[in-house]
Amino acid sequence: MIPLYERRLPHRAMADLPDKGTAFMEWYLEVLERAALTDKRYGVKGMNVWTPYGFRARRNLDAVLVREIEATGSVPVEFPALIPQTEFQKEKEHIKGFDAQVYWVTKGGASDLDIPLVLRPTSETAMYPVFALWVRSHKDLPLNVYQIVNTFRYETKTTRPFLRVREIHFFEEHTCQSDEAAATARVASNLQAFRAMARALDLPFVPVRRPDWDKFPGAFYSIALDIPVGQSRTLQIGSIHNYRENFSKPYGILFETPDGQQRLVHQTTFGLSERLLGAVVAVHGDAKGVVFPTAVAPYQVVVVPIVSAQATTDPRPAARTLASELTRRGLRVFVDEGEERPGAKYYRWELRGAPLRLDIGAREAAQGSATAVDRLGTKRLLGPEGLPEAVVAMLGEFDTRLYERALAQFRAAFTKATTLEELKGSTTVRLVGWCTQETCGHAIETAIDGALLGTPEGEVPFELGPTGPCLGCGRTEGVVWAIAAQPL
RNA sequence: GGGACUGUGGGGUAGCUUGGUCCAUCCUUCGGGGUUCGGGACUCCGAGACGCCAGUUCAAAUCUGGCCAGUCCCA
Repeated sequence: MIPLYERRLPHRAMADLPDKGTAFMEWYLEVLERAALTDKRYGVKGMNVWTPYGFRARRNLDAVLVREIEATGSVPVEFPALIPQTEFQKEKEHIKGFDAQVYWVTKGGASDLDIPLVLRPTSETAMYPVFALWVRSHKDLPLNVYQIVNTFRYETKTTRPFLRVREIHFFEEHTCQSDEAAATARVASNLQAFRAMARALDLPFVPVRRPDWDKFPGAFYSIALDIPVGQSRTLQIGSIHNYRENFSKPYGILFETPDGQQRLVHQTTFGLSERLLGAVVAVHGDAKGVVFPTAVAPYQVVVVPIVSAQATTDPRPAARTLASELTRRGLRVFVDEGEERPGAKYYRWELRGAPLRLDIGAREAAQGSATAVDRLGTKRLLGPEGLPEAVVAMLGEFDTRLYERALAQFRAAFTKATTLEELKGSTTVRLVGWCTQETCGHAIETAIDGALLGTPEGEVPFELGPTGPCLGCGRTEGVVWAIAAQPL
């Protein structure tokens, strides 16, 4: 049986999508709607419904995050969604940064609460009072925990499905380390974990150390994970922060050292959200619709039996057999036995981003083979010998080519600029020389009408070469590469 | 926070200026029947809407007011 929600055709399925290159946001919104990844009709700004198809993609994404973070020794926890005002206000910078965008719970039934509760915008202030109880000894360290929960931020800007929402599907790791060296190492470890996550999604990215004026409220420093989208824009798809003792001091997270001293822990956090899913759509999608990497695809393989009244062989039993064989090998497979003609199914599964389609007509059914077509257009007759292995191999090739395509786009999105003039009306993300002074940073931001994202951190996917003079003041000493763009 | 605009079946729309020809147009979608099925099938039957509340009027999708929701621009 085919579940109802898998048969339902997207609306206006036959008109062309808006052009991704010139009308990126229109394209993006239209693709999400047609592929039925989200339902925006809920009626509360910034809060959308996860559809069965979108939810499956999200669950698969979460599985990647869980796999990679647990490989680094992090363990899952879950803290409450409500935070007492008294705890929320303990760290000054943090409260300043979030005060304007939190939801308050001020009533219980008909009576006012003595202490109002904050609906978590992030969980530092929920976790850290408890960390103070959990951490007593150096033997309790490091404490590496993560949770995947919904958080709430009263966004004032225009909300967009997956990219800017008020109810955020949030992955957050919080750690306590014994000293700054260990905290620095944890940041590096998070960055490594994210490299693995991004690679699983076939997404190239650049880690960027944010300038001081743009770091996370309460952080000592922040490393953002950025990708280019559209023409001159960027999207922050995650961040890693080192808090040093900024939170452990107000929350009293102390441990006893081997020689009997009480010391504050050094803390780090690592945050990701469904923006990653938005990034997958934004980066890989094309004129036909979504293209899912195999790691997150709700269905990695869609089998289309092509029935015909004339043919003597009914291909459906063969299609089902093949599907269950592939499922047994751990693949996510869907057999589309809907009433539509094959062409309609092809269009829809291309729109919805299935990496691989297997057509089984009378011909294939008779010989035990399958005609395979991947989402990037490679077509091949597989089997009958070693058919399941060939399917797995073709999915692997697909991911490789998807990554290569994304990497080529990524590199083309960055160009160097040597004067402030060049930044005006820029159609790409720009690499610029920067002396690290704030005034020059702001001059660059004004010129590009956007933000100075900061300096690339560690390994980056393009050649940087020697820096030129600072675009702000022209000095040549102490100049670093920085990225200037218009964040989405 | 300030300003502008928009609300018609599940989705997209026509009608609104100049109230009546509208038990509301077309496409898509949805339910049922039949013929089909290797790149968006055809046909027959059926279903489904004027954001909400007041007001003006013989008469309101259309005019007025309030509310709600959404979009865009500016801070």
